[in-house]
Amino acid sequence: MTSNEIRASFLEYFAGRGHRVVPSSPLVPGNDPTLLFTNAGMNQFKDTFLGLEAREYSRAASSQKCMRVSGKHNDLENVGPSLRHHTFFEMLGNFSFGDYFKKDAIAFAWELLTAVWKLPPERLHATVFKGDAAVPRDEEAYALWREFLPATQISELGEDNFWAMGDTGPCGRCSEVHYFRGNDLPCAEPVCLGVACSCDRYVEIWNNVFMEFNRQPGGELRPLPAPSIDTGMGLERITAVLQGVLSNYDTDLFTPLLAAIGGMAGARYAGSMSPADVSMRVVADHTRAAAFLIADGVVPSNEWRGYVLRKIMRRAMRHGKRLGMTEPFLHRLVDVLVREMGGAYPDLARQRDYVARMILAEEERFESVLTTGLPRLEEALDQAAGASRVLPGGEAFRLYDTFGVPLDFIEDLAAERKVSLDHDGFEQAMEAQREKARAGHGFGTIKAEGLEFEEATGSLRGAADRFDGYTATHVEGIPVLAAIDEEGHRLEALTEGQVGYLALERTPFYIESGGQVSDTGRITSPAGQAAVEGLVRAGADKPRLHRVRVTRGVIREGDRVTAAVDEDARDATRRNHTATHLLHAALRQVLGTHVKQAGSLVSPDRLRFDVVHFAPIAQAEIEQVEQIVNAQVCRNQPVVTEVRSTDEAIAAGAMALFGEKYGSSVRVVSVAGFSMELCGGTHVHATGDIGLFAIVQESGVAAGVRRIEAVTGLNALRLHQEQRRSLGSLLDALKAPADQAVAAVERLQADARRLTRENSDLKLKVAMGGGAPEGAGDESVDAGGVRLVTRRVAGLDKNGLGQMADALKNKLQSGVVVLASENDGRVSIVVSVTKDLTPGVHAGNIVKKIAPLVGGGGGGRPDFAEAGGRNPDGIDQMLQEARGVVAAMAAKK
RNA sequence: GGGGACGUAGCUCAGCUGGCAGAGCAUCUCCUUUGCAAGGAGAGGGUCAGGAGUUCGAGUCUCCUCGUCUCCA
Repeated sequence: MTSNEIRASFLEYFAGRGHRVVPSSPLVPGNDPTLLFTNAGMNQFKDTFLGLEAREYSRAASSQKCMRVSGKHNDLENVGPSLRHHTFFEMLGNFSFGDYFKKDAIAFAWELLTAVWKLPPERLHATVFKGDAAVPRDEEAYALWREFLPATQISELGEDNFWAMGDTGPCGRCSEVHYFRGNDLPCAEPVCLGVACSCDRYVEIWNNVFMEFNRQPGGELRPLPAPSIDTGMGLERITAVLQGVLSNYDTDLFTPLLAAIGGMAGARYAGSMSPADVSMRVVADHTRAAAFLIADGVVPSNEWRGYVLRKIMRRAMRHGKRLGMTEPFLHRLVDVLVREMGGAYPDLARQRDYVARMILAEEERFESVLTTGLPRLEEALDQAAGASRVLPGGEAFRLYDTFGVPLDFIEDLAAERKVSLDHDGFEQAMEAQREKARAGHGFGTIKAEGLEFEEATGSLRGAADRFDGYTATHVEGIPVLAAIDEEGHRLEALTEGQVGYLALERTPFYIESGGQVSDTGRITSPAGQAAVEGLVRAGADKPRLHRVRVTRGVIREGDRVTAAVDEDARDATRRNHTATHLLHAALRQVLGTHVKQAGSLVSPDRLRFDVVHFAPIAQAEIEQVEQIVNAQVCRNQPVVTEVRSTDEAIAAGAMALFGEKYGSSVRVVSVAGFSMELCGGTHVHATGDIGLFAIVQESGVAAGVRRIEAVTGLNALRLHQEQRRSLGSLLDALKAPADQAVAAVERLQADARRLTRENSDLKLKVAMGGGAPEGAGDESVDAGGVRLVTRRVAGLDKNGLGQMADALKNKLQSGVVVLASENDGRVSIVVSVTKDLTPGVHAGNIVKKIAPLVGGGGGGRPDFAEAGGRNPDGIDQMLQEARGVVAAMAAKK
């Protein structure tokens, strides 16, 4: 069986037993900012298990894309040496949400493994939880397994068989299925530990979790409303078992990639622990991870998810180099991957070119980082080679930390030069860096949304969050469910001047989501009025909270109030939101379908749209986009909003966003024949309402991400008027028609340059004594055998004095020039000495001696020095003094 | 979110303990020359990322902001 057939047969088996086959969710988790990447099949069902989210089915099965590169499960370092670890893998799973429990789950597992996949029963082993202080032994699971397996093939395990998502949340006992590969395989233990052993004789292929508790912050285990099932089976592992190979890398999931890598490197993958085979495994694994991450919208960057992606790619590139690859090669593997997996993941196939381009860009970037870091490494190694033959750890860390030179790269080069690396020092520096990062992180936890309102809103749990704002902006007679003060304490009423929060039974106020900012407005009660400044979410199953400032009277819990959204602001926001959709569609027309939304902000004032694109967007393209959007505005097409099932909407081609989590039904906003997006925001009725769309700015956010800012409606008109006004006053000042403005400015600039130059030339000439250069030599005096010229000049700045000093020096051939000039009550002094007299006669020292006479200080080089002062009255005395100073120096020489 | 490095002519970069902003390539003019990165002479081109501060004086030192690169989370 091929891996594609295995995946398909798994889903087919469970579909045939009433399970909804759910597509894999993206690797970027939807509403979970604490989770770097999706790391288990159940991630997308988390809220369902907790009873926070209802689904229209109670059984599901999926093949889920997963990444394990951080946190509790971090397999990054294992990839390569290991034959069965991956950063990216697929998790097959079946799920029951309060539907079937242990009995069916175990029966399904048994049937699929033995009847469908025909695995020999005598090679299957099961494990059950053996019990601890809090939870007893899993008798039920044991009994169920006994129906299929002899007691010798059932083991009891401890904490390995109690599964928990985290310190709190859903958890329960679990039961694993292991496959016995044979005792001929080596085992390091004196007596093999069987299923608990780390050797290859037994391999865990499936874990069935019987979720029945919700662990509370104190550790207390509360029963879940309905016991559920969550199972996970690594596709790579089961494929290895079914294809009768020991290593996951010998399955058809990897062999085409490994063959392609071998082909490029002129090697042949042999499945051994040789450096070449290790490197090939790394490249194969990381290629899969990188391609799927990019296809799911991650962009290589220097922070957070993008950084992990970059790290993975660079590791792959390093191993490629070890295999002898000298040119970018990773991007060429995308085709191979798509050929094998594009069928199961059409999203990946669709984005093949985009993914390859992104990888190539990163390969080139890495190359340039290396070429800048390499000379510094060479330098450090040269020093080390001359001395101790040890590269200090701190120095190595600096190269790694600041210049991005990979550690193994440093090691390789050091080894070539017979220089060893101080690993301890490196680790120490790395630990210090980690410490600093952690300290800067505060308490290291992201505050859960609405947590601070837990106490005050506990009783609101279950009260629905009802939003009327799609159809109304003004609603009367709404009961106030709760009043809360700023610190999160429940109150009976909020009084004049107070800032706090109100929960309403229903509301027209939009809460920030999908980039659109929260509404503002007013809430009026019989006895008072409050300004609504923003909205906060109190929890998934509670009504939103209005952050208010009471402007008059008092607002009590139980009051029936009128909630009125600021309509002007809302209308401006609508225009910007619909315009954002039109912009998105227009960008895809102009730049190509690889452009993806990477972020969006919709406020009343403007809209901001970040998009994944490789190059700056040219002026001509911007104009084309503006034209397309405004053409849609002119068409005045109705903007249609309808609620459809998510699957149906996506099948119809609606634009869905990465990282967004959608429920089973969604709002679809469309402009016929042009744009269709899943969107919960508020929109205009017809595109004509937008009035006018104008792009204000295009800029870069990160490598490969561009930002567009734009305005609509009256804001766009205002922008146009401001520009017309400033252009008008410019043209007035220039006294030139619009088409000659640039030429006029260029002429003015040229004139100014020429005049400035002429002016300084003239000043210099005047200071030199008009057109009589021969006079200059005459004024020199003797100072201890050195010729000295001192002169007080007018109106020359530092530069002029310097030029003049040069000129005089040239005439003197050998001597000293001291010049002083007064400008706006300040004195500038320049002293210049011909080379033949230095350093005996030192310009810097002369200036230090004489500058105090004009109330200043100075210094400089032996041949040239300058100084300044604030007392012009002392200039003449200072110049006289210069003679004595120079003479003294000349005498010493 | 925290740390480090960098930002100087159109491009690639130099610029020491603060003291007259430079080189190579590119551009323009003239000369020479029919040959693969032609040669010679000359010229133009700078808000030294931006803003404060210290100083007689800041590309250089200090602080802040922005941008790029990089490491850690």
